Amino acid sequence: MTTTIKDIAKAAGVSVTTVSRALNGYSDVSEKTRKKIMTLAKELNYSPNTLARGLVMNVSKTIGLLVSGLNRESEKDQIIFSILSGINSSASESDYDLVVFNTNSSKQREKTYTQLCRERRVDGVIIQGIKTDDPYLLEVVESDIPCVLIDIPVHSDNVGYVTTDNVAGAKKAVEHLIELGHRNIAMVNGHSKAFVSKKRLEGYKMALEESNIPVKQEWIYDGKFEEHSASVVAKELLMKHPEISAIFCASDLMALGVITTAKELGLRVPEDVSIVGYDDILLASYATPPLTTISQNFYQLGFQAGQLLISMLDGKTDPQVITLGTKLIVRGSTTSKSF
Amino acid sequence: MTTTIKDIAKAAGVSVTTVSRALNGYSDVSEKTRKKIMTLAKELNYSPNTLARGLVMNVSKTIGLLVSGLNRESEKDQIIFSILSGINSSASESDYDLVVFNTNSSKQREKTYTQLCRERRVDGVIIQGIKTDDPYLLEVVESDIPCVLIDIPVHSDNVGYVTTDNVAGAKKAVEHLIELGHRNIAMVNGHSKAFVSKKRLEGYKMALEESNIPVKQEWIYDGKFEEHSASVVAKELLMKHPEISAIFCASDLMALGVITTAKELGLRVPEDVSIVGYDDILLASYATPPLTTISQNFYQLGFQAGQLLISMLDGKTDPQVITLGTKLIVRGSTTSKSF
DNA sequence: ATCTATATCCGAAACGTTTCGGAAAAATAT
DNA sequence: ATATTTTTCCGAAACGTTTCGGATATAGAT
Repeated sequence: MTTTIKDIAKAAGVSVTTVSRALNGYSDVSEKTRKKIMTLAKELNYSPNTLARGLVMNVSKTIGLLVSGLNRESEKDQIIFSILSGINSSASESDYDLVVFNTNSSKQREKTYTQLCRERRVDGVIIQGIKTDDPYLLEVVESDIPCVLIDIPVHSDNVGYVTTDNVAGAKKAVEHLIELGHRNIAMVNGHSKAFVSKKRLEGYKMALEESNIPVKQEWIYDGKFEEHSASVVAKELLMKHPEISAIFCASDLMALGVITTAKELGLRVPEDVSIVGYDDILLASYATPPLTTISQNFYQLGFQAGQLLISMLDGKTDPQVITLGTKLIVRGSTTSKSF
Repeated sequence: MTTTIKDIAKAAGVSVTTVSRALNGYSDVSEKTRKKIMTLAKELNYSPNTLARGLVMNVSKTIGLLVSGLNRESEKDQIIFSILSGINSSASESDYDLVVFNTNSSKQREKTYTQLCRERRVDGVIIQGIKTDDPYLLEVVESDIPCVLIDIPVHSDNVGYVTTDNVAGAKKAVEHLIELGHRNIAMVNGHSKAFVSKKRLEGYKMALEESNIPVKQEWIYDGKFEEHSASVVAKELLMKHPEISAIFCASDLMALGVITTAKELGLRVPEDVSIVGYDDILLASYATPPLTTISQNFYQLGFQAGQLLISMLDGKTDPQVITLGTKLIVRGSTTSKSF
């Protein structure tokens, strides 16, 4: 049997009100009875029922996690894991627990994200990895549930977001290639529904234009953020346009796929074609050649998201937008253009 | 305003009882009123309050996750992530949601695992990555909360576990080395508080003994499952005992550390010293040389744990012990002994 | 001694469900 | 027509908390 507040009340010879107030540190209970109640609670191995508490207080001290990609496919980049770790860290600093909803299953498709959140009465929700055209995204963002989005730019009364400066990051990557003497620089992007893809494309174009290099639409492909897809489009890219001497990829995973293809085509990386990735996943430094890439701190991304949401919930902050920086990591997959 | 069952009752002109029973598919409500209630529920955008439901039904449809290592340090092996994915998959097939408790923070130390579980009224809990001598482990296992442990061998009335055959796995690894002609085979183990370490040591010894190779205690070190620690002990090991021609490591991460050390000492891998790891983490195939290792399916480990717990909760199964197999993956870090 | 202020305590309602036992209404049998 | 069964509905209690408003007791002031 689990012991309740009533059991303590009976044992202590007081009312449940008094037990409740004693346990919660109110001042209108004498030191003597407080002591008695406290020790009794220990003895009886009492633990409060958060369901009951949540019911009456209308707060659950939980934050919901709407993450896509907590599945087999994304084992290769540890991105989601890092983000989760960050969120977890910030949650554990406060008293919040995390409940993860799964958005991938077909089962859940019947329920909108809003419903999931409301049923569990989460205090707020962090959303990651959901396409910008997801029909349910709009709904939850327009609801009154406090939201923090990761890499999705929506800012309103009760939703903020955290992201990295993707334009500047991509620009840095391409500028690096330009400085190495490259002018025929292609891009393997993610997909058009991703905010980060748009921004990275923007940075790519900006870097080229500032160096007076014309942007060629036919040198820009989408690789769906997948290693294999990138591999496929890279083949077409490299075969159709042998003048290309460098490729900027919107993710490391895709860069790995591109490298594979380049090798298959008999091209040496970086001597024949330089490749720069994006993310700086763990594999980047272990690849052959080690990948030059734009590093972003995913742990920090998650941590900041958690911090922001929690301070919103505590009423300390209004929804904000937080932008983190990136860093160019030069490794072995880029070199100066040979003539 | 969130709509409740009462609002629907009022709007439909029936009692809350009827609404509840209609929504839950009981047969004692006429088709006409059921229809009316259903459409009304849709219109009013009703979603049930699981807190209230949990309170009265005494089930929360959540399973707790007690995982250590959801933090920055373990980004390098994607092990925990894979396990989480597996658990998530199995949970999403049923109607369970996951709530993750954090065991690393100092804050939580005040609360025992049992308390965490009881407060949230989780229906069951999956425990992973906790040392066998953790004081709170015993408590939760002895409580009446249904448990499934990962790689911790406790089997009782309401706790089962899933693991891999570590003895056989380790044996396979060492036998592989023996077949390559090695006889001076050292081991870098994890730590003595880990069940898997004990078992892998057992397999190591068994393989040696079956080939009539004496076990030397001074060739067995603990590397704490950390890359750096393994690196350190390997240095001592290799310098003190230059006759060692092969090292079996209880984890890939440690194997990577050992390789680093070997290289630093001017030893070639695998020509001078063969190294086999354990786990087959993602990095294993990208390392130089690619790591020969024992592969275990962590996703499956998590998935089976979830399945087991859920079928326990549904009363379909008694607590069981599930043992998964392993596979030897031969790559480039092992070769036949040179004479 | 009475009056006022303060320190402690408590009863009861509320949160949103589910469920038991029974009542009312409708359908069927006699 | 009445009696019986079946269908459909409902009132009230229960789950374990928190909290409002007020009650009682104790202390201090006059």
